[in-house]
Formats: sequence, C-alpha cells, structure tokens
Amino acid sequence: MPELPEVESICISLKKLILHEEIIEAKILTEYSLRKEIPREIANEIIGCKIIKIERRAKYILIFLSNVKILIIHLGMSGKLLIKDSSYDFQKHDHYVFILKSGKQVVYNDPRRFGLLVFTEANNIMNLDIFKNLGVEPLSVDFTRAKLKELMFKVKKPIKLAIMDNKKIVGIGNIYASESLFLSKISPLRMANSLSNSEINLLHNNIIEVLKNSIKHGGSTLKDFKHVNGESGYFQNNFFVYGRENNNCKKCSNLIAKINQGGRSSFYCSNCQK
DNA sequence: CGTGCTGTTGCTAG
DNA sequence: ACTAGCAACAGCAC
Repeated sequence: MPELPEVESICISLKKLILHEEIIEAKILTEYSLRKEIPREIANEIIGCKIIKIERRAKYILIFLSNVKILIIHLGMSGKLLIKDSSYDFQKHDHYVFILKSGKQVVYNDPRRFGLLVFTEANNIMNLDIFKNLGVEPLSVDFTRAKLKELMFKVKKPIKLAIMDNKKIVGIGNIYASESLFLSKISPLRMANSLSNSEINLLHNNIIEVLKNSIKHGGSTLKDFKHVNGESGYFQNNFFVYGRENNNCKKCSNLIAKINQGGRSSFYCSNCQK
C-alpha cells in the first residue's frame, strides 16, 4: 500500500487515536518472520509504556515510547495498521498487536510479509542501517530546487528510476513518480541528466504538490489500502496516468501508455510528456 | 490449473 | 562506485 502520502495519512490518524495512550500488552500472533524477525522482546519490554511521540521518516512510522525506546514500523507492499476495539477477532495475516489501556488494539496485518518491525533505543536512530542511507525528505525545507538539480544532473538513468531512488529522495514510489512526471510534461524515459533547469524546477514543484495533494485526500487506495479506521483514501480518483493504460489522457485524449522500467510499470502520455 | 502482474527495498552480481 | 536484476510473499486478474 504505502508510499509517502499513505504512510503520512496513517501517522496523522495514529496521532489522533493513540498518542499518549499506555500499552498494556503486546502479542506476536505468528510464527512467520516479516522481512526480518519480529522482535520477541516487545512482549515484555513495552508493557506499561506510554506513546509519547509519533513521526514519519521516509516510509517508516516511528512510535516513541516513554521508556526511551522506539517502535519502527514499515508496511512493505501490503502492510496495514488497524485500530480495533476489544471485540476484534484476529484475521489471517495479523502478525502482531498492541493492546492499549483504553481497550483499543493496534493490529498489524500483512499478507505478503514484506513489512518490518524494529524495536530499539530511541537515541541515535538516524545511525541505524535502515536510516543512514536515506535521501532528502521531499516535504522538508531541505528539498530545494538546487537540491533536486544536484541530485539529478549527473545521473545516467531514466528520471523515473532516479526520483524513486531512496538514496536520493525518499518516499516517492511507483504511483507518485508517474504522476509527478506527467504533471511536469516529462517522459519517464528521459535520462535524469538531460533535464533542463526549468524542467527540474517544474518537477520539484510537482513532486511536492502531488504528495501534499494526496495527503489532503487521505492517500490513495489501490487494492485494499485502508486507514487505521478502515476507511479508504481517495487520491486514486485524481490519477492522471497511474493504472490508466489504454485510457484517454485527461488533458489531450491521447491513449496512456504502459511500459516497464526497472521491473516496474510506468504509465505516461507520449503526447503530453516529452 | 498456470502465468504474470502488484503500493518496497536491500542484496548480489556485473 | 555505479547500476540492473532479483528475491522475499500472498493474492488476484486473466
């Protein structure tokens, strides 16, 4: 499910629903591993902890606890975090749950098990392997036009793949890469180092705009992305190109093309995007 | 029944 | 140092 807007939407919901609550129990519900082993010690070590801060870094959800430890959750391709009440019956692919003093349960469900749960000290988390190679946050003040130019001007691979590279910019997955390139009238096939200054500036604006706009709509629901309360996001209705192969371009009526780049699908309008 | 996709990312081989 | 390709997996459309 998750690119940056979906993870941000979940963080916004979590802040509303569970910030400052106390965890009274943590259960691991599966024998399976996620991308890495689920840390068994959560069952003992987070009992009685309060949730004191919730943040997002890239596509990771950071839950800071009152014992100066942190839960770091990544949703992979198919992970979902759901807030349920005490009457909830566990479902297939529910992997772990945090039970709160209020009776709410925070359930992690992930059919493909590409997700990740890390439990560690809250200090120096930016030195963790999962964080130390991450690029700039596209919605931070560090993501300037000059920064985007610096990141792209010597890269000899297609711009679509370059802006999806987490070592350069975090949070832009397959959907928002295609959408921001359409809005910028740039073909996904163009080499990153071939973009003019004005194209870089346009792309910079549109990356920010499309991410912010999606967050405003609660993210995008493909397949079964759901918010923590089970509701869908709505930004998918605003897609210009993603998933619209053989449909008419919303701007020029040309047919939207679907191609493969780096093993992933790209969608674009060959008339609008040069 | 297969087969070929799917919102991620990190390792490995070149 | 760089990049392309693949592997981890379940589910669904065809």
